Amino acid sequence: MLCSHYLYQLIACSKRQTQSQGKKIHAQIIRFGLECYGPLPNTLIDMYGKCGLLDHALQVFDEMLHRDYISWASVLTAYNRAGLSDKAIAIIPKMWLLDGLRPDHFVVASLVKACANVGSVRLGKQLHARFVVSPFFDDDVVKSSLVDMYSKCGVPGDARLVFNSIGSKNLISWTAMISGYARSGRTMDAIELFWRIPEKNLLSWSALISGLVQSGQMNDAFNMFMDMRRDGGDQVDPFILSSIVGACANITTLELGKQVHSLVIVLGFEDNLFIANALVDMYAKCCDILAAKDVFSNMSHRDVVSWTSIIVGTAQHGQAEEALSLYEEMKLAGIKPNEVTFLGLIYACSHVGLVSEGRHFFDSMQEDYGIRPSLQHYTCLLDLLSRSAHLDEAENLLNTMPYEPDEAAWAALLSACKQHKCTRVGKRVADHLLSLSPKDPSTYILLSNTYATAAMWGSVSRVRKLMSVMEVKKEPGYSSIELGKESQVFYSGEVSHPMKDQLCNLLEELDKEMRRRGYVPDISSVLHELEQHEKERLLFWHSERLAVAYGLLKSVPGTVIRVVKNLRICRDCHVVLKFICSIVRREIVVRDVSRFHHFKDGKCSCGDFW
DNA sequence: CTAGGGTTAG
Repeated sequence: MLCSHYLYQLIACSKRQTQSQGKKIHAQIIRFGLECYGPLPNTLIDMYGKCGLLDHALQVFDEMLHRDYISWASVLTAYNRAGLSDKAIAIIPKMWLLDGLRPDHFVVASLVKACANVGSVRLGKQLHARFVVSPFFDDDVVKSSLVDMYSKCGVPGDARLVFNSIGSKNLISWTAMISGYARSGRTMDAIELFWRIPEKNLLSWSALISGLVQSGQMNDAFNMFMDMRRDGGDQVDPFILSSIVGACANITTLELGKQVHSLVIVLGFEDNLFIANALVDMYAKCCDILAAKDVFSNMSHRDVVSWTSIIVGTAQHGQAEEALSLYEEMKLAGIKPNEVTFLGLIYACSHVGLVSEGRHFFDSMQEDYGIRPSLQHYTCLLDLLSRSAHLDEAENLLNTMPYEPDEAAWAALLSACKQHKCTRVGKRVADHLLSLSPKDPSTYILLSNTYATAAMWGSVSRVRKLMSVMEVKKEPGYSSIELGKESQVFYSGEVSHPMKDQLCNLLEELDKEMRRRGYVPDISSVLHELEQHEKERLLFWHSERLAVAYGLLKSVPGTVIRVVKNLRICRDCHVVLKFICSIVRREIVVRDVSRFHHFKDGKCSCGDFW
């Protein structure tokens, strides 16, 4: 029969996701007048949804005369697949109003998934409550979707209760539960449950490993990855590999990253889009922007994530003009930018003072692409204005933007006021910031320095008092450096290192040469009440200097020295490293919490503002 | 003909 012939054809299209073939079959169905016949319209919705053509799916859905449960379930799935789960939730009242239907278990499962996607545990709980009193209260598929929803919303305890109530657990329910434990940091629970799975597949491994990466348990993630390589034969899949590459990016271990990259090549996954994107990001984060560009230029297909990764990476390494020209190339390649791309672009502009270009991107994103700016976009624009000394405008933006500015936003503006010696705006901003009872120690340093510069000693002592009341403690600073396979961590003021004397001698020598060249220590970032020479001594032992000194002593001459620091680099160390790089004629790259600093020939890529 | 688990950029 003709009808079942088309049915099979459509199902085949869904499976292979061949949209052009699907459209052809749709046309034929219309030609034979079968578009309203039996299961064909529902199957069309399903096919279009699975092929990523949401608009087509909706058109069929809207034009249907008799929609049933299956029509609704199919269209919800289409919304979920398109990443528009909020729309899926929004149309549910119409199911009753238009067609007189109450959600069945298929629809509820899709809706719970929608809640998981948008992170709405409130609505998820409501659905759960309705589910337990519904006629299908024991349905295992709905239960699995609830386990996943609670897991994704960060409440693995609730997920476990539902999980326990599942009569016959299958791989899907196990995996959802394990993923929930892993991504909320309950590593032991995740691993323990994982070993109890009767028969694992790659998806179970993947859920565990990527969950561990997401919650920052990199060591456990790597260990499980090794276990998998031993245990599961030679099975590896791209999902797991991209997670592992992401883990290397997160902990900034270039050597490990390179090893994983070799593994990717050996296993033949170089050309996988997700993995290549992760590699670009990994190399950029691990301070090797050249390697990042190399991977990027060798990619055969690039999507918006690939372009955004290289644009953001290039911008963070201080190569703003190149980031902007990459954007032009991206548009020529026909790739549409998204909200992350614009974040990278405005960031790039702010680091070279391209004020009008930055504003242009901020406008273009709304006018040309219909993207509503987030708080991050405003913060980025604010940073651009502040850095470029448009302080009144920055203050105005802070007061009028549609989001509540946080401590970091006010601190950024204040820091700019200090940089541009604008005490007029600075005093106002400082007073406001002080009234917020800041939590970040560096905010107090900034406030104290601002008031001290303006000789407002009363305010200086208010800052000190507030600081002790709030019990603000500075996080200990540390820097790490990798040399070959070995990695060393130095803490600020560390005196127990076996090479302490050699490091000290080298730093003393460099200090003498720097002072000959005009170095004056900038002690403004030392918070303790100490004598001048004691303050200088504290700076002398900052962790980034120890790491760089160690690098100078142990690395292969002429190579780039790469250091990663957990806090922002201090102003004095920034000056010092500019001196050191020109004295020893070495390139030094420091990654701090906010960006990269490439020190070369006495200059830094950040242009002295960060 | 419809439902549930894993990947990349900030």
